[in-house]
Amino acid sequence: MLGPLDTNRANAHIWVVQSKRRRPTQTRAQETVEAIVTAARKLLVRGGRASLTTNRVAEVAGVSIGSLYQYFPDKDALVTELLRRHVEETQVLIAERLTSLASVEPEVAIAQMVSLMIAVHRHDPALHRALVEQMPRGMGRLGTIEQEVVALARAYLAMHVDRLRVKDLDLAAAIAVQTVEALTHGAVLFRPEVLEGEAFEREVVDLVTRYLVL
Amino acid sequence: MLGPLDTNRANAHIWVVQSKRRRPTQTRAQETVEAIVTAARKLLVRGGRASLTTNRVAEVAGVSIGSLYQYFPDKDALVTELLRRHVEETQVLIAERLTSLASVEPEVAIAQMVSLMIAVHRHDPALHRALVEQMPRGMGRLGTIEQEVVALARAYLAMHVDRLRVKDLDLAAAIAVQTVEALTHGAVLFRPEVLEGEAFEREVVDLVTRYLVL
Amino acid sequence: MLGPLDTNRANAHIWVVQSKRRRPTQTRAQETVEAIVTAARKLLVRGGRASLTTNRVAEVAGVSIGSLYQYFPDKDALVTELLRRHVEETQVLIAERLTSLASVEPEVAIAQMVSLMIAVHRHDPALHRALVEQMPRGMGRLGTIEQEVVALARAYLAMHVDRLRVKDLDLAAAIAVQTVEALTHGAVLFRPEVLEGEAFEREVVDLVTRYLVL
Amino acid sequence: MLGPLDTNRANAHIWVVQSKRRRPTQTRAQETVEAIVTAARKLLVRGGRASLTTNRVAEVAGVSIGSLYQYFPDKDALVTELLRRHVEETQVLIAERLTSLASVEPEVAIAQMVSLMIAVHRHDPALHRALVEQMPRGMGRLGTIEQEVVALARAYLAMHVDRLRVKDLDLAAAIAVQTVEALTHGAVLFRPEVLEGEAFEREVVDLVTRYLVL
DNA sequence: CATGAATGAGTGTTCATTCAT
DNA sequence: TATGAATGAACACTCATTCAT
Repeated sequence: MLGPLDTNRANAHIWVVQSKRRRPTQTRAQETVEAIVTAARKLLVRGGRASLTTNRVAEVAGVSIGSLYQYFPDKDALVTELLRRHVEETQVLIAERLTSLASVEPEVAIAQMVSLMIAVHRHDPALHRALVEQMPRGMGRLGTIEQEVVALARAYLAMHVDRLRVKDLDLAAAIAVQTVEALTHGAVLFRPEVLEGEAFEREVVDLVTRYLVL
Repeated sequence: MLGPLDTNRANAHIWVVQSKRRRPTQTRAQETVEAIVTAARKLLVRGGRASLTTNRVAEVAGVSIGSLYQYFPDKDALVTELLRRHVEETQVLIAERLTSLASVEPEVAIAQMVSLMIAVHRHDPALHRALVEQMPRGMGRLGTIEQEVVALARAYLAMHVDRLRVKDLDLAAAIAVQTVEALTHGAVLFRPEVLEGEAFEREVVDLVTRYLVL
Repeated sequence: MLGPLDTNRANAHIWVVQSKRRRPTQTRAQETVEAIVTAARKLLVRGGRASLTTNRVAEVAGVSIGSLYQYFPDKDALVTELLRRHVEETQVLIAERLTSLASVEPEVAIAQMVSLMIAVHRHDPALHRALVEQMPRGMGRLGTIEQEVVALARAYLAMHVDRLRVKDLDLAAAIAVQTVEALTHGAVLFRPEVLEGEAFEREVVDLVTRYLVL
Repeated sequence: MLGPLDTNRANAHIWVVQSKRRRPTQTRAQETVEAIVTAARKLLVRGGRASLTTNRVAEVAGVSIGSLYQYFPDKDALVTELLRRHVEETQVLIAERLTSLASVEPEVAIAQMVSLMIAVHRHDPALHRALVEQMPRGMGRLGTIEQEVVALARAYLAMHVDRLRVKDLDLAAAIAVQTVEALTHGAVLFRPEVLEGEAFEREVVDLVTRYLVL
């Protein structure tokens, strides 16, 4: 669960690493794809949805428009790939941090979840912001990550009911996760300086702990 | 504070009331503007950003495209007016509910604020959603409302420090308001059914109260 | 039957004639539409389907591409209009020639039909050719004219069975009309000089008469 | 006359027969060309002109686009080859049927010509239709077949003038052939069911016989 | 020779905006 | 002032063709 998806790209990367010469053309193509994705990311972050035009992406990538359409059937596929990668990277981040949380005490678990959420939002926040604010359809897909985290949280809560004051675990898990998500999201986007100190994180942990724990 | 801004429209309204006959042209112009704004709102809500084209707005408003540009220098001005009105209406809503909260106990004040936030999000949620999801630049302006509410909350907290467990009032106010906002926003947009029962509201009140109050 | 269709354009033309000043804007628009249609016709005739691009049509018409799309929802609509006008003009031609053929003897009727068919094909043969050869979908619509003529022929034959040697009137009518059509079509397109003399026409009349009449 | 043209392909065939091993490269090349032509034919028949793109042809042929351009300098050459083969096959068909018609009576000769024409049109009608309707420039080349048949017919007529009522043999031959061609063509394309019975064929024979023969 | 990645002129179409009437 | 015809830069996308590997 939450592990990185086994996608073509991931495999392709392995190929490249494994044998640089066995698929020389693939390498060339791979470079082109990377250039396109990178250019798209840059344009989306810098100029928002409006400046993300296929011709512009190709131009910035130093590639012909034809090449872009060789690898992405349409503009939407390009945005989807941007999204897919961001989600994948985020999931990797989560997976790395989520080892054996089950046996830990609620106070510690909550602290770790908050810390994780902050880490998640600190990963490429510019792209995250652009994706959330500029590509409304992207929110849906990003939402799946949140849903997964809610599921994890719910499972954890179920294992520690005796330490909790909340009764409706579904509702509590949803509220807790969304609260942490929203506060972190807002802090990263609009008040990044607040993340420097430890006050913010402590307050959020405090907020959630008081809500959940007896 | 939080009162409706002194806008053209507001003034225009006064004109209409003051002298129905003395400014017939103004009245006609006013009707035209109303028709345009109404058409724009309808199109944005129904078809999203994509269907909000100036020509279409003029057509639905039963007005020529030239007339639209008579009153709005460009498309952005039209969207801005939509936004301005939504913010204004929200502010009116808040102002109506916020009479004499100062002397009330924290538990009650918090309950009222949560209730207010829900009411705010329930006001024209379709337009709210369209504005938030489709017009990304609008989020900034909608954010001003939240800032005002944070200021109000901070002022209230300052008057009841002896009942509170939080020390950093700025941070606490920001966290409390944003939490309520995010939870309500999410509930209205994605899980409107959860607002029917009283469980959700109770939980949110509980969450905030435990965080703020001794 | 076979009369010109009552289309908007036809009416618009009347408007223009009736009152040049009552619809000045309409006149301007009408001129634009005419320029577009004329340019499209010219391009199709001269360069075939390949040179009939919307941008080129607009350019040749001395009009912006936007204007073209103001009056034709897409390229297909423009081609359809070309076709519609050609069919309409052809139908007018037929209607003018087809007065009281019923009471005439078969030999004379056949001669007149052949003569008519030649006249029909001589009307704008360049456009006819371009439409038939370059716009395959157009053949279907042009085919309706032939079907109408077959129906007329069949009705005529039914009124003169006693003078005929053919038994299956449906088949005979179809064969007679298609034969005349094909011979005329071929002559006009590939051997226009053969139409100068009267030999060709006489032979065709002879061919059909011998087939149909006792 | 009417024999298959001496084309590369025809010669290539001979090579293959002559020395299977001496020109292995040529054989490979031949297979590639066949694959390309076959793919092109399939695509043209199934999807019309629109789906006949060089890249698609190469893909369906299981060959790289570069290989396609190795054997065909441009797309037009490929279409021309399709056309050439179709014409060649048709000519073979005609040549096979046309042995010793000279000494036969007009009534029989006409019947055989009509039968031949139907057979010709029944040969790969899907490709024939696609070529005629979708590749307008092909009509000219297909026309050469008709011209050859006209020449044959004219030669036959010259040998039987005493049995004929027509005087201008050039005109009569052209008219007869074109009539049969058009009627058969129309029947095959638009009313294939009419070819099932014998009525159609009998009528056409009747039509032409009455026109030509005393 | 074969491959297939790369090219880019060109296509149909949209829409914010202008301006003559 | 109101109208709506006209504008044209810009967009997403296609496909015949080239050329380094």
